[in-house]
This record gives sequence, C-alpha cells and structure tokens, in this order.
Amino acid sequence: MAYKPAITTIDVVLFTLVDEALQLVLLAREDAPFPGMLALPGGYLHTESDADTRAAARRTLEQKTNIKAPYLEQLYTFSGPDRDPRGWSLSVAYYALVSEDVLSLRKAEGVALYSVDCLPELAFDHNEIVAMALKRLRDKSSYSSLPCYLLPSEFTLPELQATYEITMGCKLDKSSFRRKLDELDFLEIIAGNFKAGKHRPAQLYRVRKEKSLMLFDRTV
Amino acid sequence: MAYKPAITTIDVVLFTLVDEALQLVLLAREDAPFPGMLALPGGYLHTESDADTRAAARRTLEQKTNIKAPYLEQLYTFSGPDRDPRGWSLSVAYYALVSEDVLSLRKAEGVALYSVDCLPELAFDHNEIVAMALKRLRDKSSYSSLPCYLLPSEFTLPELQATYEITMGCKLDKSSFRRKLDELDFLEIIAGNFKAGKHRPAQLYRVRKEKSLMLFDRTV
DNA sequence: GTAATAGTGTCTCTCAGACAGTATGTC
DNA sequence: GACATACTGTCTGAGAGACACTATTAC
Repeated sequence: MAYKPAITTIDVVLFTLVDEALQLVLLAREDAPFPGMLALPGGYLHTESDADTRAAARRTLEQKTNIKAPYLEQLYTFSGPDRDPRGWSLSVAYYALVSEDVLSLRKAEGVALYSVDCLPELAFDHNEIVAMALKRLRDKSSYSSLPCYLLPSEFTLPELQATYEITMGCKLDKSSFRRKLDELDFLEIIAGNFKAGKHRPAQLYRVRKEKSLMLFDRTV
Repeated sequence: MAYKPAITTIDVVLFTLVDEALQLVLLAREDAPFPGMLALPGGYLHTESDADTRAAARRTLEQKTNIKAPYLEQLYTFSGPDRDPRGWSLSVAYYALVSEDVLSLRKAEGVALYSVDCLPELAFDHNEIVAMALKRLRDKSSYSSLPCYLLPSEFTLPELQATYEITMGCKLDKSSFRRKLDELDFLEIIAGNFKAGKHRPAQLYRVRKEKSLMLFDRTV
C-alpha cells in the first residue's frame, strides 16, 4: 500500500503492409519527455475508465491514430527506473495488425509509417519494444493465420504467400504453400476474379472464420 | 499524471515435479483480501528497490518461498477493476521452474505443493493465471529444453523422457526421442552410472549449456 | 534361468521441398 | 504468336512413429 506507484502506460506497435514491406506507425512526441522524437502510439492507463490493459490499448490506438485494429495481442511488459526520465515506469506493450486500405482510409493527422528495416532512434525503450514485436510477429506467422490480418478482407493466394514471405522473412514454395492452406482449410473461395494488371487473373479468397486467429499444429 | 494509479503486484507460478506429477507452490494468505485462501506467491512491486518486474519476481519468490528459481519467464499481465477487491489492479505474472531436490532443501515455512490436476479455488484470478502458465509450459516444452529445469542437474534419459511426457501431456516414442536429442546435441554424458534400483543402470546426462534455454526448430 | 528396465536398429508412411508442366490472361 | 503470371501434378528425400531387437542389471 505504501509503495510509490510506477508510471503506468500502454504502448502499441501497429504493423501494416505497404508496397511489399512491413511498416509500423510512429508519432512525433509533442510533450516532454523526448519532445519531437518519434515514439509508438501510447498513453497512460486510465483506471477510472479502462476495463483492462487491452481496452486501454484499443482506446489509445483509436485516440492517437483513429484505427480500430482487427488484431491486437499483448506482447510484454517493460519496466524499470531508467526507461522514462520521469521515474520508475511500467509499460504494457501490445502489438496490432491492420490492412493498409483500412489504415489509409482512417488514419489521423501526424501518423507516419516507417519501414521496419530502417527505423530511426525512438523515444524511451521503444526500439526494444519494436524488436520484440517483430520477433513475435515473425515467429507466430509460421504457425498461424496471423498474416491474414495484414491483408484486405479479400485477397489472392499469391498475395497471401507474399505476405507470409515478408512476415516470416523467407521464401516459400508455391506448391507446398497451397497444399498446406488446402489442408488447414481456413480460407474460402469468392466467386469473382481479380485482375492483377497484365496477366492471368488470380482467384480471390477470404478467411473462413473472420473473428478468430487460427493456430496450426505445424509450420506453414 | 493525474490518473489514479493501479495496485501493481507481481505473481509467480512456481512449478516442480514430484512423484511423476507436475506440482505448483501455493501459500495461504494471511491478510485481507481473501484471508486464509490459497494464492500464488506474490507481492507488491517495490519501485524504490526493484530493478524491473523480473527482479521483483525473483525477490518475491525468495522472500515468500526461499527459492532461487533457475528458470523465470514473464507470462502475462493481468489487469482490471474487479480482480482485486481493493480496486483497479495490475499484476505482472511470471512462471518459474525448479527441481524438486532444490525445492525441498530450501523451501520456507507455509509453502505447500499442489498437483496441477486437482487445484483448489484460489484467491484473485490466480486460477486463470495458473491455467495460462500451464498452457505456456505445455506448448513451450515441445520445442525447447524447458523440462530440463524441472530435473536435477544430473538425470537419465528415461527420466528426461518422462518429464517431457508429463509437461507435454502425451506419450513419446523412446527411439524417436533419443534420436532427436542426439541431433539437437544439447546434452552431454557424465562418466558415472546411475543405479535405478533393481535393474539395468541408466547413463547420467547433464545439459551442455547450463545457462540458457535451448529453442528447437521442430518438435521434440 | 526370468523379470525388468536401458538402449539400438530397421521399416514404413507421411510430408515438405523441388521443379516440371499446364492454364489463362495481356500484348 | 510471345510472355508473364496463376495454378497443378509428380518425384524424391528427410524425419517421425511403430516396434522388434539387444544389453545389463537384480533376483
């Protein structure tokens, strides 16, 4: 009871896919500490109104970026006396995925996208948070339908394969990929076709169970 | 700044292996809330002295149970207005593994072991925390050397296989198990033998890199 | 010797990568 | 027609489960 409370915040790593590259949302800080520096969307935990840290992450994301992320998962809790110059702090970090079409439609002023391959120095320990989020995304992509959340609701198999290749960081064999998708059975065909510009159109698909993340027994 | 702080605590799920069964450490609460009820070892975050939540978890475990757990990993952060009757609270949960010989040598007064298969009702949301810790342990055992932390520093392959079977919750084939261990190459033979009571003695092994958890590409 | 546990060898089936081959669009 | 991309079929090699086999102890 008598212990001095930690500064308790929420930070969110919001990923999206633009031009075949994984990007994340950063904001320039207005107030101290680190004014003008880039940082993850984040803010204080509101114990008066937030139902839990997950709700706080949703609220923060909406307030700062105007995005309702379809996928949001707790990442890790970072803490210590030195990560915030104001004092001992604790940040519950989340990561979120959103498709670029939803992001570009709705994003707020001041929201900027940065490729994960060439990130600037960020405020607090946010580079460390991003590194862990990236690792989680890469690892989890290989055994789940997570990359689907980076695509629009309708997509082609070549697009999905490219997305898996980007998140996992390695090339996949087309034949094996499709074979496994077929066995895993979490996609369904949409009647219409998709014209990929200059060549043979590709079949459009959507995920069967829109709501839930699929976890697989083995790697994709 | 002006936000009312959450009650910030640390809870630790400490697993061990006794009589071929996974057990965890519980303590009877002395103070309110939930006096007399069983709960996980836990306590307040000390921002004056703790270097981070991990250090707080180590300290809590040592104070409450007198155990220095060789393996300690952050599990999840639980939060909300209703999990603690005193108000909006946030608990950073960790899980830890210790071998029974270390545990029984050093454990403090009041420490009681309960099999994970028949747990009583616990204080706060601690049943939920235990459930998540169990799931993490089960999942991670299949692709890591995690179960080694439940054994003494020297062990036989039949003992190790039994441990994997208990944490993973399924039987393993002896031949496949040994083949994979050989390929993964994280164990080393100890010269002496081990007399398992009445029959052929088994070779003793130890983990090669004592310090670090090994993560495998594929399942064990 | 038998019983019991430790440890090894081999067969087979499944699955994933490799890659060739076919289909369908634009130009 | 050429070309590019979408999609499918087949071969092969690696790995895991099944299970029989040998080895070494106690009795």
